[in-house]
Amino acid sequence: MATGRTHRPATRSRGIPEATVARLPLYLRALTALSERSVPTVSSEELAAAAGVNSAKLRKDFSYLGSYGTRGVGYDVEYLVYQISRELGLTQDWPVVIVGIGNLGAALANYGGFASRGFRVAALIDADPGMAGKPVAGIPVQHTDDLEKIIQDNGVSIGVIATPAGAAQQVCDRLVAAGVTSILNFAPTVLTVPDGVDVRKVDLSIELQILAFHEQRKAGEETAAGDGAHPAAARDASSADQGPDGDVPAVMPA
Amino acid sequence: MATGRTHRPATRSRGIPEATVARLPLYLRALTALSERSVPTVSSEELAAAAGVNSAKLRKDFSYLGSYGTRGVGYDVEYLVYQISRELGLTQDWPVVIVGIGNLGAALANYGGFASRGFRVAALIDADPGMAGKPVAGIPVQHTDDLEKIIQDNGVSIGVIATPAGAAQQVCDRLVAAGVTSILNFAPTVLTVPDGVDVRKVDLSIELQILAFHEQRKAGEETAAGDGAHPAAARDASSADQGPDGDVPAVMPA
DNA sequence: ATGTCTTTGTGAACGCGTGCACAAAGATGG
DNA sequence: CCATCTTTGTGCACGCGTTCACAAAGACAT
Repeated sequence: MATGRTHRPATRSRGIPEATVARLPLYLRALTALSERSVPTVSSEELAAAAGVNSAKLRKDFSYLGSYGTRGVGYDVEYLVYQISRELGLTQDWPVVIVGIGNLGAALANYGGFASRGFRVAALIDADPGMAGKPVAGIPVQHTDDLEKIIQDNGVSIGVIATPAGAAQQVCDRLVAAGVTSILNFAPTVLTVPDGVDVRKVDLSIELQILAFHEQRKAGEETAAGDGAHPAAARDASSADQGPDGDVPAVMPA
Repeated sequence: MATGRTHRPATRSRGIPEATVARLPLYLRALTALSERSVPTVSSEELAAAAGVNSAKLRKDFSYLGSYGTRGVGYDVEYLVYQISRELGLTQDWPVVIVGIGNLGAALANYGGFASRGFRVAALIDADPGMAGKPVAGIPVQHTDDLEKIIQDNGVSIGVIATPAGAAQQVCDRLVAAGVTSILNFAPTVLTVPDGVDVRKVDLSIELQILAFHEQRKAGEETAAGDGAHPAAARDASSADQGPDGDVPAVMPA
């Protein structure tokens, strides 16, 4: 593997930090917006502001991908879009199945964010026989009985679970047995999966509870006045200015 | 320019680590399930298994709340449910507004997880005049014009944004100006908010992209070892995969 | 070519989160 | 009451992620 003086440092060896991977989609989105505005290059400072992160962090993140910047100039937008897309595996098409076509599942099926980047809704699956054949977002819903066949026929490796909590683990087991190795779980349950299967969870209730914690803490800190009502935040919120989005100062949310 | 960041130790008073706060809802859910089964006590080992975390981590998490366990026995389920609920601020009722009643907003309005734990959907708000008055999940949709009045009349401090990306920042600004200090953002945009306002984001597209990254990595590792261990991974669509190191024939900055 | 200026890439320090391992504490049985 | 057993609570070490600060690298002007 001795390539002599390679242009590329060995940082590429193995393993981009997980925290970096989680931010790459954020950078990609900001870069795509710049690309659509035909911006040729961008500095780490500008891009970091657009993505809402620290510029040093952004540079370090990119350093794991390779040296794709030009000192004194910045990053080539188009080139970086391609590199990040490739790193994330978005240059190929990922067929996805959504299981559980209730309110949430239907909303996900209609969500435009899927098709926009490499993801394609291959099938919608629901346990209700009455749903079978009924089109949602232009795709006919299929019955759970055919889950394994659908997975295999379409080569699906990513599954989205939007079922009630009680059915989630069972659906998960069937998905995994059929060959799915990545699961995005919207059901409020802890899924147990074998090694080699990735699970990410999106839990609305948990997010709200975390917000409530901070909200309570904020309310508790202002105990100077024994208010009986809710403090309607009469703080110095001078942020109502909504100019045309030029260069906004980056405020880093905690 | 001196940085305006005065090193304020306000949040460091008696802070529970953020990572712990994020897990408390998980524990609470597991404990609630035990409570419904009338289980009187639970050990850290059992509860950790139910929540899908390490038992040492769970004990350390609880140690930030206080010594609520009994050595040799475990934790009293009911008592712990109450303590965590109180810590998270769930013993009070949090009115929540949902802005943007499209597919996702409607799904959120119908989501049972809100009402189940201290959260109450106080209002649904949409910019479409045609939606006004139309009931969704039993709640009539109100127009954006009345946003400020709705917030203040109901003492809302938590807002959920489910609008298209283009409208999110504007809605966010109005929410914050009206007194909202916690925002759950479903729009694929980076929100800029003043200090003191918490923002949590839920981004389906980002989650999928993170899964795709790991999926690609898993697929790439298979080529090294000729295993074929994956049952239904006969799919080999990515025949044109350049090596992870390949210089691609793309635009290269001069 | 040379100097200056801008911006990247990264070494190093620091803080946070995690998990081990064990002493302390209390229950339980004799 | 004492011994033993179970389980908590936590000190400690380690690794990851973040941030600072700066040298290196290249663009650009002269």
